[in-house]
Amino acid sequence: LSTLTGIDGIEETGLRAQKRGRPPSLTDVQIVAAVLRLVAETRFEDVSMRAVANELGTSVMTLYNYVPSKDALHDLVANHVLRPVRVPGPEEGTWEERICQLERDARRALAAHPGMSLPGSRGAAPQESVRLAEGVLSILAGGGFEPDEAALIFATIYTFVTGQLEVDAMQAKGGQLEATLAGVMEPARLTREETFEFGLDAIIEGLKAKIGTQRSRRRSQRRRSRS
Amino acid sequence: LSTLTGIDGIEETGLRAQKRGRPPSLTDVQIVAAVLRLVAETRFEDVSMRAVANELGTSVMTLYNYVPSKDALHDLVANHVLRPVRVPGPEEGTWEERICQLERDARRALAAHPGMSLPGSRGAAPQESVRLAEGVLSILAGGGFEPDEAALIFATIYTFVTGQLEVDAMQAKGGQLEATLAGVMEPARLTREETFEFGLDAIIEGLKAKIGTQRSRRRSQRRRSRS
DNA sequence: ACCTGAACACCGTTCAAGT
DNA sequence: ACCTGAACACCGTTCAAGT
Repeated sequence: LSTLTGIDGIEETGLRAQKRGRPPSLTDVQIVAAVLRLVAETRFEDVSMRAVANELGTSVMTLYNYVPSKDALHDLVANHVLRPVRVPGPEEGTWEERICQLERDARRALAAHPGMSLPGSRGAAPQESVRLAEGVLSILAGGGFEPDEAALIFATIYTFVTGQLEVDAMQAKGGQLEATLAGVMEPARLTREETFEFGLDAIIEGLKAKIGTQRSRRRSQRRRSRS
Repeated sequence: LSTLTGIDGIEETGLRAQKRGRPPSLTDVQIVAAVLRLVAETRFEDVSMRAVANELGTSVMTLYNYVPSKDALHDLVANHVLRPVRVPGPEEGTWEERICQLERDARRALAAHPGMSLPGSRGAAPQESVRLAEGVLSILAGGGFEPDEAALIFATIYTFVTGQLEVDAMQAKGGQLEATLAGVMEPARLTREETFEFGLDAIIEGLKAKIGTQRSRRRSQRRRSRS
């Protein structure tokens, strides 16, 4: 599934399956690879369509034959980056373990390309991020949570991971705030990975505790209203 | 301090204190107000310098007499938005309460202008966000945490709030991901405020628990190494 | 069917001249 | 000291013509 290393590099998605006419000279994989190469050095927003075309050795307008807009180009790349992230199945542990693994994978995949903006931050939602979101919700449903409990848990975790990626990006860009804080936070010396693991763990711990007290409160309310 | 409503509207910061020569025709407050008016309808990135100048009734280049670049303009506005947020003092409750209040205020201030990008996401760190970050760290220091504990707590909370703002912005822009998820998360019907309060609470709960177990583990390690 | 140069309507920012 | 139009070097995207 979705190797970026295919040397022949022909027909990744197969979605553009036409028979007659001049064969395409570019592949989705090639385009994605070119963008990721450029995005390793600046943010996606600072990569121009002209630069991508140049990296591919074609003209800008050739690029527009494969992708209708820059937003669509972003989605193409974001989907490619997120595609390898799996949704762990029910046999792979408790809901906590499965969610942790999914989020860890997703973050690792995205953090490998800090120049890419967050999947949801542009208009369209890349289908892969929708797939993962639905994966988390289904894990929670399997964990025996009520829909509104699942929604709260999902939102909290989603928010945390989003923030983590935002901070990853800030740091990769050498933001001044990060520098200032790094000074203040001496001598903690925490890896981004460490704060992620710690934070995710703490959040899940806290969520379980809060849901528990919410439930017992509701139960006692029910008992009270019955008497 | 920093009222946006001053009618005479002269000399906000006083930093540009010159005596001779033509007096300035614009105020920082006026500029900030103009940007916030425009930013209510689109993202800051989509507001052009020309549009700001137009909103102010001057030419673009007049604007450049007050602000050296668009980034500087962003900082000017971000600082203005964050200035009213106070760092609660030691007499205003436990460290949890004080941090919750600060973060709640900060989020409310920023969420009122969802078009503004996050304070740290551009290059320079607005001084006001540095002030608040240092405020949180000092509250934690006062709460009796070791520097590395404080760093972990700070990073987790900072990350969560950043994510919350990012999600606020996505939703304000009517992102498709939000729409899709809204469908899946029916019928929870959660306000952004509700998920924020719930999440922040859960996180602080989880952080306290995790720090506690970390400490007792360290204590038992010390005991073991002594024997 | 795919490729492509030229052009359009924008950007942020610099220059050089006005008062 | 402050103001300003014109110009520069870019954008993303459209057009119209090539093969």
